[in-house]
Amino acid sequence: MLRLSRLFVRTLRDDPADAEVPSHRLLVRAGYIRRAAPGGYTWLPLGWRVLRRVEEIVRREMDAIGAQEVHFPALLPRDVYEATGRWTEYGDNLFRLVDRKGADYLLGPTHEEMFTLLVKDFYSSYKDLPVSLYQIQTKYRDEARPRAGLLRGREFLMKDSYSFDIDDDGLSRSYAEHRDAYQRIFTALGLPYVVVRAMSGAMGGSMSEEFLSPVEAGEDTFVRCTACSYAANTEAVTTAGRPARDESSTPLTRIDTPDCATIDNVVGLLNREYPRTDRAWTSADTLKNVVLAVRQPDGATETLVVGVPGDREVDLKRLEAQLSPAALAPLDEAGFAAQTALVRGYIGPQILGASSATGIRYLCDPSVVAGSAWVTGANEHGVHVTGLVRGRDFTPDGEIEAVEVRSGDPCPVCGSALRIARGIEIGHVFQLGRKYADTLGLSVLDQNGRQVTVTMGSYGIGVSRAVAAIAEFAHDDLGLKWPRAVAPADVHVVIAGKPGDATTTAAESLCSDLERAGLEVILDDRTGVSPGVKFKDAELIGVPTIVIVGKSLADGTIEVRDRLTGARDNIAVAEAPAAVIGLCRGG
RNA sequence: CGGGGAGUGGCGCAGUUGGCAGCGCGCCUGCUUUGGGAGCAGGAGGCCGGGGGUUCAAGUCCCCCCUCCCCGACCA
Repeated sequence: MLRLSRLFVRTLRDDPADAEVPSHRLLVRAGYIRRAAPGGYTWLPLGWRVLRRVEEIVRREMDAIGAQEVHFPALLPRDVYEATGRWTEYGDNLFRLVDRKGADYLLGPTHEEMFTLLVKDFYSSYKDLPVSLYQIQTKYRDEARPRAGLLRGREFLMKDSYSFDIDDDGLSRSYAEHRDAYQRIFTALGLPYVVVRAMSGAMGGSMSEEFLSPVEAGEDTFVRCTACSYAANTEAVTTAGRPARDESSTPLTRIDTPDCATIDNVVGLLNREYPRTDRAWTSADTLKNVVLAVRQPDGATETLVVGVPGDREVDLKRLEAQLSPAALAPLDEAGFAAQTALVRGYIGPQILGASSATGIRYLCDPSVVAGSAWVTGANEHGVHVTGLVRGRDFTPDGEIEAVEVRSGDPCPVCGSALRIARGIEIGHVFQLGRKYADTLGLSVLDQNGRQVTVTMGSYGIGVSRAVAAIAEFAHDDLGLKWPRAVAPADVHVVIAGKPGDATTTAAESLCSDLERAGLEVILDDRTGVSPGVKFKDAELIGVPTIVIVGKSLADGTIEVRDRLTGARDNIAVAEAPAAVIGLCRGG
């Protein structure tokens, strides 16, 4: 039993000034965590209980799919990460340190290398596979900007698992098992989530999905269909196919547009001097051509122009995800100086294309559909063209998803409107493939005695982050409202009488009964603290069932409150233990 | 790394033209109180983020640095 008179906790009346998001504010205020370092938090008794309960649920479901728990050191030698190039590739986010002999170490940000090498050490036959291993470990990342308390720290608790299979089918099965287990875990945690398609990015591999919890404080943006189940990371979202148009009857016309280097200026001038009869010109009629510098990992660079409708912004992250592993940046001054054919503000695709005289590759967004006519630059100062038709007057080298996705864009699956939402990544399942196995030489002999490279999956859950994510949902103005599965206790009993009166003995007796039944109990046995304070603290701490032994005891009842629904009920003292046990077990 | 805000007791904050470092909450003692963050009285608790400078005198003015929060960049 946790007696509040002795429990190591201090609740705060005011929000801490450095906390902004609800989970951070309330977890500090209710005495669950306390900041100890930039991006590092001390888990106090209440918080530690919640964390362990989350951890247990994760462990239970991992064990249920046959994954086996191991535990690596957090402190790792450099050479292992050197082998995969991550000692340098991980960059500034890697915590590096040096021991007394001058040897380099790192604090593990994730443990692909260690798991791969461990399996390599033990296994050499296809008969040993498949196998899945996991650990629940403290991970370290030297985040440029830790923020939002537990949601993004530099030290955090993570469950990471890895599957090892002989072939792609096996990997698909292991992936599906993890994916299913993750759904069970987040459901058990009472944590709303959305599974979104993610880009596998530079890591190679194919299938990758993120489990996002749709909270405002989240740092990931994703889209979700308002009608069907489609959801995707904004980087991975694809747009619905659009029908081609036939606007080839539109004449191609040169118009003088002095000092019209911006789309707004061009549209304004068109409406003044070349008004349409059917409607006004808008920025959506213009073709915006954005010049980018593409740098391949080997250092090779290329100038690339991407065309999008003028009412849209280019989403560089989305583009970069598709061009990965190349890096993207807007072309700088020096770049423009070197590309004399490009007239800033007046760029048009007429002179572009890999096979054109300029040799500059030109891609356009799929929304620039075949046969559509556009207003765009004439590649001369002060001149634009209208009626530039794709397929007649220019032909791109290809299409690429380039525009910033907006709420209302059509879903690629069903065509209904997409909606943009914010979320926090609480899990990630990922078909890693053979990247690490190749590099680190993890292969086994197959049935025919041939060496086969093992294929891997990697699967992560942010355990400490999940605690914060739950708190993001499970709270109201008064405080936390933990789901039963993770609450620091089952019942919070408040003695709301005068010290030494009958309420104390009645409460103590009730608590013993509850404990004997296996419930975890918090008892507010503080003396000299007024009932109002105790009620506030109980609501702040957020245990799902609050029992008040106070003035109603005179009528032979105690009060049972449901912190989640706010329901209140008076129950006869004699029936109280059974009733409370029923609530806690049934809830 | 860029932009903005802020560092004063455990928490939240005030501190004027430079002149004895304050308030509320919390904490300790005593008395009163006991169903919605009680009252009275008396206490404890400070490297005013750090370093340098100006000055008779610096929380306050000047310079440098550090840290925290927010936005962006970055981010399994």
